[in-house]
Amino acid sequence: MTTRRSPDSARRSERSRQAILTAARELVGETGYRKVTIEAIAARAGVGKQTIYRWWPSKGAVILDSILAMSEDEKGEISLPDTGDIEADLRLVIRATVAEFADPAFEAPIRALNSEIIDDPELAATYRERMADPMNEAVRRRLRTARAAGQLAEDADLDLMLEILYAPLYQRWLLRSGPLTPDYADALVDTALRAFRP
Amino acid sequence: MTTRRSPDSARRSERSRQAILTAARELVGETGYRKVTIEAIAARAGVGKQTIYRWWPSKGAVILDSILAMSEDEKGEISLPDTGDIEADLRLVIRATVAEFADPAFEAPIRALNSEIIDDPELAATYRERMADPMNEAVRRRLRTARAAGQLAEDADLDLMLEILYAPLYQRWLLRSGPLTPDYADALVDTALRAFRP
Amino acid sequence: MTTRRSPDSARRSERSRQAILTAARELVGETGYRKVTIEAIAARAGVGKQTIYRWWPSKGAVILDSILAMSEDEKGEISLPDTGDIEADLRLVIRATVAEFADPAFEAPIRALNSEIIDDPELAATYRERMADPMNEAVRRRLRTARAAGQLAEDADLDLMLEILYAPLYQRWLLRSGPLTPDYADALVDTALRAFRP
Amino acid sequence: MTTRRSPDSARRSERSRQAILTAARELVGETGYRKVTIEAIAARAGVGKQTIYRWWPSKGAVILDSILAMSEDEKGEISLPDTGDIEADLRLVIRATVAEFADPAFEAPIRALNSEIIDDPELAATYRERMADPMNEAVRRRLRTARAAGQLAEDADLDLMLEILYAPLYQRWLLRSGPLTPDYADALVDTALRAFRP
DNA sequence: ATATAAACGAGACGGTACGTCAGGTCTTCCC
DNA sequence: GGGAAGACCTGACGTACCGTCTCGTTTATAT
Repeated sequence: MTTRRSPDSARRSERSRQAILTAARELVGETGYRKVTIEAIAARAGVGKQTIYRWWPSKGAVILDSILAMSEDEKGEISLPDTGDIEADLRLVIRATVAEFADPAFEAPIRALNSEIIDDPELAATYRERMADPMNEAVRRRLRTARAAGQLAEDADLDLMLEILYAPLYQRWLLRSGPLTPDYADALVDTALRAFRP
Repeated sequence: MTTRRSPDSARRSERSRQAILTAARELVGETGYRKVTIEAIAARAGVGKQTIYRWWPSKGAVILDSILAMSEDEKGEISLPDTGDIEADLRLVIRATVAEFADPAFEAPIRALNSEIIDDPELAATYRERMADPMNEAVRRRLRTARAAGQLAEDADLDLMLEILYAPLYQRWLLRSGPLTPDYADALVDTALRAFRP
Repeated sequence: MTTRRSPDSARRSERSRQAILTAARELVGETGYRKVTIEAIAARAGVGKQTIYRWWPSKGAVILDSILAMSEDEKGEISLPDTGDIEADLRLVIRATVAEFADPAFEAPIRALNSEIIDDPELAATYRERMADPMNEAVRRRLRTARAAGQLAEDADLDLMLEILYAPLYQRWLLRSGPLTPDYADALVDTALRAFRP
Repeated sequence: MTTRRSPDSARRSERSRQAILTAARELVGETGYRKVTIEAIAARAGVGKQTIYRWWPSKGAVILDSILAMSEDEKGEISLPDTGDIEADLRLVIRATVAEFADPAFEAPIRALNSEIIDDPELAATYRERMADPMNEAVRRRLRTARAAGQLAEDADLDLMLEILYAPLYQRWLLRSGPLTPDYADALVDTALRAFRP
């Protein structure tokens, strides 16, 4: 395989594709999601509108792709540290998540994405498959190890535990209902562990 | 005080105000939030567009108001049952919340609201003040009683407990990442109580 | 009779009437006819819109009145000089008319008036009665004297002669199709006299 | 040269252009100039408003164009009859002009045009170039021939004579200050010839 | 190496909705 | 009880984008 990206068509211009995704990402960052228009993306990318409509079904899809393109560069297989100490490991990863959400550079695009996802179930599914699930799976693997090691209750529902760990974080960020601090991350980890300890 | 609602102006037509809020609510239910337009609201309400722009700064504000108007009719002071059994009481309220979220009649407007709130911090604040906070305060009161009765740990962080109870619910609903069932409600209550038990 | 002006109603506020006419005249001068609005007139005059609509049927009528109010202050009975030399007398009056049209202070309101008159026959009639006819009658009287004195042909059609004298002037001004100079005034007089000499 | 009309752009849709001009002409005839709106023109023409705004700067310009389009279809080179008898030839053309002005079909659009021209000097210039001047030039040519043939004074100012012939006509029509009859046409010709005879 | 067919940039098109503005009517409150 | 103030409904304004649809013009195989 020569290119990482499956070519939707042999003819497709990689040049244009990249220009569009870059333009989309930049515009979301600059003007906020709501104000981004297909016309602006096309203009910034130096591309005809038709070229966007040819390959993406909606504005949301373009923006989702532009964010995925960014985050997929880094990944490969995500995996958590496993020091044997589940508390320490979780604190690390939840603190990192908190920091990421607090980063203004992530703010605009991710907020854009969520805005789009809310009333587009199809987009929501794509998002889950390509962004949330891989991350969740990595954490789930670590939790499984911990459970096997007797650090969590034998019957612990790991999916629920995942939700307990991440949902409050997500809600605070989305609704701006409270600050996202390392202390808060730690409190979440403590609470989750208390709920699911053996 | 003769009217519940503070008149933004003595001149303001209550008739028009009601017609606008009703039209907004109906249209959100019928066509989905994204497709609702100011023009359609004005037309349905038999009102000039200017009358909307005169009193509301944005489409989101109209819709928020229309939903608040609906939910504020019912309230007065919200309060939870207090049977002395915190687990039973919480199950009741969380199950009710799950049911409410699952009700298609609530689906459209609340989803609309959240969509708008995501990138309008001001709207988000209004929403918190007038919808979320009163509800949260009611639950917080019940939790306080339970803590005083020794059913929860003395140092239990009740705000965090609130988040643990509601955020996973909210996330599942918003991202459609899982089913909302009575069992799920019970699982959340169990987990929260386990985490914060004495 | 205490006031010069017939009171449309005993109740009518002369104060408001004057303020409205003044505001109208000023606004026409400042912003040009097309951009004058009833709202602006009301605001400038410190008057409710209704007070204008109560007493005038249209914007054109207000403006016609405002111009008439100005020009009727000065008049009484208009009459031309009669030196016995019809050529000299006509040159004087036509030159004066040319000068008046060339005066930028008259430009805006009169242009406004004509603009309104073109497609409002009723307004046109009022204008003729109260502005054009008195002026025409004055000139016609002088021409009659000249004809009686044998300075014009016995069968001269004085109404036609009036048109020959004034229409070219009016047309040049309205369509801006040529300069309005004293020489032009003289040329018109010469031509008219040549056409109607005995 | 295959088409008479210079294409403002190769892209421009001649279909839309024609539809707009036709709709404009019809609407002016039906509802009067003042009440014609861009929206109505667009709707009648089956065209987006933007397509009008893209190619014309103002409502007046569209309507001027729509009238010009009509009158330019017929012309080519205008020329007057030359029977050798200047009086007969002028009577013919002035009578024709009178008849044209009296024709209700011309009434609405031409009145509309003049209404717009009064306070839009730019439009007035365009009007002169494309409608008035060609007509005037044709008459001026005929007058020149007559002067060369000794039927008019050697020093006759032909531009002035043109004004004497047409301005009274125009004024009567515009201000509705008198009837437009063949007799009136003849009287104008007689007067003009008397003023400029050798 | 050349033909051919797609994808491309450009941008006009018919539309929808925007947010603003003025018109003319109706209502409220003050003097 | 007239008049200022101004909210109301109406409807046009001119603009921004939508998504579709040609236009030539690359560009990249497939002869």
